[in-house]
Amino acid sequence: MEATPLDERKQQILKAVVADYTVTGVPVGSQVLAAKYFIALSSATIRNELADLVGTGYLQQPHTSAGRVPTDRGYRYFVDFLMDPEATSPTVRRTVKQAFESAPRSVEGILEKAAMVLAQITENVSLVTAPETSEARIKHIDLVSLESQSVLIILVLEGNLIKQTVIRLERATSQDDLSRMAAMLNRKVKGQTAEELLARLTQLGPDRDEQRQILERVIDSISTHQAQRQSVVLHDGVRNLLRHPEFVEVNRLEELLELLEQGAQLAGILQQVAFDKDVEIIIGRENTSSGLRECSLVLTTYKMDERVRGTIGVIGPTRMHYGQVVARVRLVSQATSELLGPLGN
Amino acid sequence: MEATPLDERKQQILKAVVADYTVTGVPVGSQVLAAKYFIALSSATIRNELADLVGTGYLQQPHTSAGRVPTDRGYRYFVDFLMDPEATSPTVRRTVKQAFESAPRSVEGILEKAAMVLAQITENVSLVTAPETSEARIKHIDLVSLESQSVLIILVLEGNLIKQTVIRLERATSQDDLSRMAAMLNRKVKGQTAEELLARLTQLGPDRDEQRQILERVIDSISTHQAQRQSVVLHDGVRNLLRHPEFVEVNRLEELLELLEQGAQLAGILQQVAFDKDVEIIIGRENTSSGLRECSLVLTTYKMDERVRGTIGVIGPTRMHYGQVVARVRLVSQATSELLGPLGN
DNA sequence: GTTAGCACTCGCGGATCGAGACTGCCAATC
DNA sequence: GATTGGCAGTCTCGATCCGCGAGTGCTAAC
Repeated sequence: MEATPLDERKQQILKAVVADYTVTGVPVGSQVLAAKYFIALSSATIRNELADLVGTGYLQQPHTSAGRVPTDRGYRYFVDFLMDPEATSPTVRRTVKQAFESAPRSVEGILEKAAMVLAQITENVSLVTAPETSEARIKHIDLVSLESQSVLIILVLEGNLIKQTVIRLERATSQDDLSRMAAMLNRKVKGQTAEELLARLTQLGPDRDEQRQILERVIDSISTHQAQRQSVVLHDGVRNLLRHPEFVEVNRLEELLELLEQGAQLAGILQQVAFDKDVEIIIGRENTSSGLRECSLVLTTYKMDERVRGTIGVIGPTRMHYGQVVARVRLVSQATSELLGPLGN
Repeated sequence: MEATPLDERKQQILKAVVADYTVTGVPVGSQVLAAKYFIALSSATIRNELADLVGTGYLQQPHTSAGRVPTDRGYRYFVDFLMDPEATSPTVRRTVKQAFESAPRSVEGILEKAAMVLAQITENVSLVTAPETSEARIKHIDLVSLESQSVLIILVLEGNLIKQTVIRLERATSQDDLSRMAAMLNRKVKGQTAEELLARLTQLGPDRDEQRQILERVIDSISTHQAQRQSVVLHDGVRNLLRHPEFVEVNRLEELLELLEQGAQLAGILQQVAFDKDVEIIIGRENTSSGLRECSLVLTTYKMDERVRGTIGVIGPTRMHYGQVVARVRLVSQATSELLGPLGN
């Protein structure tokens, strides 16, 4: 089980096992490998190599007289060193393009479409987090008087992301006063991020009590909404999972659905995706969640202008076509970023 | 198969079959019925009655030597005439109350919680449509200048329902001008419904071109958003379905998931729920969708103040505990309406 | 190091079979 | 005429068994 460097031929055999298994879903035997991938070698030779790969933990056999199946470690080696970069077909590109054409020009709308089309082209469950907004600039602020002392704060952020909070003031304030206050706030607040605002909060004298109260709430709203929103994960394509034979037993599916429907744990995982890396792959037991023992995640980030960002990717059985999925996740991520870009200002 | 009035004893037997079957999930035999529900009768007598009920189409047998199972017609008769009104337990009431306590004070937030708790207490999939807004009064309107000639219209309706649209004006307009226009619009528009607005649109002279253009878009936004929104159906609790034995074969589940994920067809069904009826039940093949042949829907409406309304309910296997589900759907609907009420003004 | 040959293992699918659960029918009974 | 006990018949379900085929590991020869 130690870190054994694999010689060239072992690599090729591992690669062939992964390739064949991801397509057929059936454990791969030495004869099949010899016939389909290594005509120059005999099945006996391959058997020896396979035995070695089992010994070093890259492959396993479901039972004594069955073919070989990649272990998590085998998949890991595959995606790190052996996976061929795969081009996305024109058909897929067209599908993505068409999907986005019908998307509304709002962040939510675009992200929903992204989740939809990603699920469709990868035949897995797609995951999309809402964009992080702690560094988003404020575009507009509005105050609406509700009954009694309640005020509705409407906040427009970059990307036309709208946030709303209801607050209670200490004394009743007319809509006219609120409008005046909103106009004033707009002048001060426009183009700032929540952090900048927080820093400048002290500069308002104590004479501006109400403004200050409202501003505090606005900042609150951005950051708590932040925490809340991040735990909201869009997903789509659960029906795709049913087609995979690994989910015929329903309890696996149930665990996964539970994760999806509650979302918090998943959000935690997605949040940890590094922004600098290209595409991150988490395989099987590398996941901390027990519900994901048999699943892999392929994740990357999207951005809208240089600041606001989120995570996008798919979740599926460990036996997935990694090369293709990686390419398609990347494609959708790029398309999403491009579409979100123009909304940024 | 004709409309046969059932005598008292047949009714009781049908009722017992439904009751037992919904609990056990196993076809009910004459001996079980005699032992558990009709100690005064022999199993032979019950066999005769059962044979009659099969003949008239209220029951069926999966195979020759099995017990009996209600048909759709049997369930229909049960829910129409035999079902006992069921009180919801204090535990359930508490669950509902607690769930709503943590809900944010927005329409979306409350509806999401409603979907969540309804799925939880009925152990089925819950369905909630967004409220109909064509008759909602406008509370506030705001215009935000985006790049070039684009303007973001923000509309606050009753219940703090926020709608947004981006429009393009014919010439660039400064934020100051937009703010002035918004202030003017607010005075004119406040408290009106989209329809009233449409009627008054002509009263604006042709000199107010931009205002008119914007107002048209506002009305558009309300009504198209309407059509769009109605096709959006919140749902929750898919994981619950996996526990029901009727979904061990995955293709049924797949059909259902497809319906849920696309939503349009489902929205059509939900929209037809009558506002005057209490709770509407649609059983098995009474559904037009083939994907729902084996499912029942228990639906009712919720309202927020007297105008804005939507549909709420559950979908589950035909073999469900109708009495309990009806009571719980009603409970959540009432709780939702109560919570939405105060947001109405 | 590679390969052919071979004995061995093991899972899978199909066939078989008996137990058990119900039924429908008939004749006796109330 | 409704009800009931008895009984033969039907059908499903689960367990068991068996043979096929796929695939392996080992050994000896190249």
